[in-house]
Amino acid sequence: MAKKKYSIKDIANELNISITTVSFILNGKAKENRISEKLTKKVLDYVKKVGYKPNQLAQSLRTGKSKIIVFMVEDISNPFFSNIARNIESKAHENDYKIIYCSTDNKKEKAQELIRLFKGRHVDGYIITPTEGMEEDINMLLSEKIPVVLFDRYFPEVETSYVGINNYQAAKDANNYLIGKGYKNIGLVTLKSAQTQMTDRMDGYLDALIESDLRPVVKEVDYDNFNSDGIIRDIEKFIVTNDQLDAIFFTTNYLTISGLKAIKRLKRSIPEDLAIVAFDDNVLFSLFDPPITALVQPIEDLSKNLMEIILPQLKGNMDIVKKELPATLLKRASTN
Amino acid sequence: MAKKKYSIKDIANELNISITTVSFILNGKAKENRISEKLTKKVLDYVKKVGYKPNQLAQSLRTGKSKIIVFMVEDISNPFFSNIARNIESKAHENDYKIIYCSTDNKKEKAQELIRLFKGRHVDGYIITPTEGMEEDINMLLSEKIPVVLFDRYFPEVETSYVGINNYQAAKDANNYLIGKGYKNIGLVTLKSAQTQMTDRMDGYLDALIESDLRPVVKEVDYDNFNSDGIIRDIEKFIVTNDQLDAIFFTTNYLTISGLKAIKRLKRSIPEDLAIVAFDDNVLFSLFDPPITALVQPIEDLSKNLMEIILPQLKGNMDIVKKELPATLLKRASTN
DNA sequence: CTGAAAGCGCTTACAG
DNA sequence: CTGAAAGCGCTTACAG
Repeated sequence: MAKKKYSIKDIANELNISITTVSFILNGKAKENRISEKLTKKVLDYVKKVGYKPNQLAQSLRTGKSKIIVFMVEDISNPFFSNIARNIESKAHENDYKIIYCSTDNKKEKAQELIRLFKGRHVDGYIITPTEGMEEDINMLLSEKIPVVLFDRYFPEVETSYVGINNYQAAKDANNYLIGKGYKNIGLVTLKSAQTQMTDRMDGYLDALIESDLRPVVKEVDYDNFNSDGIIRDIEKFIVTNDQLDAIFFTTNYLTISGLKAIKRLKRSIPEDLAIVAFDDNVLFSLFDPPITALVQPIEDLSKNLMEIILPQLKGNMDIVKKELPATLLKRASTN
Repeated sequence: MAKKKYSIKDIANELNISITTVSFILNGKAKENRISEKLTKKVLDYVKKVGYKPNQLAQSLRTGKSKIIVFMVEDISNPFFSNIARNIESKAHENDYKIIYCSTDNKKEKAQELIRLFKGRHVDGYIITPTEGMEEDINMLLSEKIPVVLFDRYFPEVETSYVGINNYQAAKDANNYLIGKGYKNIGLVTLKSAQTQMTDRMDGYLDALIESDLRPVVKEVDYDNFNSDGIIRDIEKFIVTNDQLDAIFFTTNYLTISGLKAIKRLKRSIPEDLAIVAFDDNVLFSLFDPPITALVQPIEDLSKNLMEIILPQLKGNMDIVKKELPATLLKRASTN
């Protein structure tokens, strides 16, 4: 027994009233249109009984609003992003918005296609971790007065709302901590990327070392062979060719994991041969032998700010707000 | 300079032709409606020049199709699910479908709300890891001839397409492996759940032990205090009260992680005091000291089957297909 | 080759 | 208190 699909017209017909009346009642405008309580109740009861749900597509087409916010991240399988997703989702629900998330894989083309997809569906707002080269797309959204908040990274030349951490300071603090511990030859393993979160982390590292008269030793890994074995071999080679290294600062979680594999293959021990600091924590880092020192981003606080910035924009207040939050260094045994 | 929003009507007006003609050309139906190549080119060029994109909302409302498949998982931050997501996404793109994913947190109410959300938006198909108690919702979709493929778990009473692994066999194999290694007191740490993937894993464990005349020792953990410390303490208590245990089989990845924390707190060593087998691998398990033996699900193959089953359904062939694939035991040092 | 028109399912200004 | 009607932006059967 397939359920019949009801439309507002069917409801109106069955009840011998007009579509308008049904619509007003459904949208809670019965009072202001002075529709009798009796009729209101009758309609509501009937709607419930037949299980009628308004067609959102038609509603959106008519009103231009969808009550949907897109959360476009680099990679939803990265725990950092999926944890943020979870947090903003609950906050969105409280405000009657839904969150749809999607991954760009840091590919410009994919991000652009997704924006096209969602624009055609009249999504109300965007929280985006942009890929390189998306400046125009962001500008396009902004010029159409669509709320956009950039997350994790930003474009210095584009005037947008933004939430992220102070990557420069976090990286500098972590390296100063290593320096304070007496490490003298600190290497950097980072991604070859012009994105702000990466360049800021690199700059923080560089300044910390330079201010202490230490010599930076940098390995930039290609984003391309990310899941391949190549990256591990790259890091192995880096370690072997720079035998003086006594510590390594990894600028992303995945690089840390690859680095740990490389170190294991080389049979170096942590922290005796090599101290380790990771950017972003991992549930398992605390269980490692030794536990891994990591820079932790304030997930709760980032999520909170994201929603506090996008909600007013959704209501039409297009003020631009930028927030940079501090990260915390979780000191564990991989650094002494 | 905000871009003007073009509609098909604007295009028709500017070019002094009818909406129909524009629509035919845009939908690649110029030929069959014998529209001149010259006009076709003119329209296409103009459309490109002004950057016109059809409103998908209106298209979907009119055609009843959205070219969107929803992938509703228990928790997208679980690497198993996010890896599947990534795989089916690329396969969907090849077939001109988009994937939208969302998490139910294994809460029936959330899953139902999401289905309502997507139904109102005329999503074309659903891949769902159902929560308990969703039988009716699944039946409702099926009765409306909407393609649904269940994933990872299923409802024995509901006749639906399904893709998953043979959880019973996988669990049995893993425990027989432990038994073969000489372990005599194998404990089970699992989730208190009536879902098939969980009961099957438990049954596989039980049968393996019973067939070898060993005594099962089971700990069922509440799903509720999942992220809390409680679960770790539960497992600690389980280990302490069952001091004879020489091995533990964990039925999910998260339970394994909590278990590892518990074991670390108790200062037991793996595998000397306690051998460990995990359900689902983790990038870091191979780096552990010792590396953790894990049951691995065939991500690629699962994804492939998922798409191969849903695509024909999307084209109207509603045949029901069920697929159970084998898992692989990655033998590592946590079990000798 | 091409156009006028109906209709998808809603919302809302306007009229009574 | 309530209804007829326009319109959101499309697609497509029908007519010429």
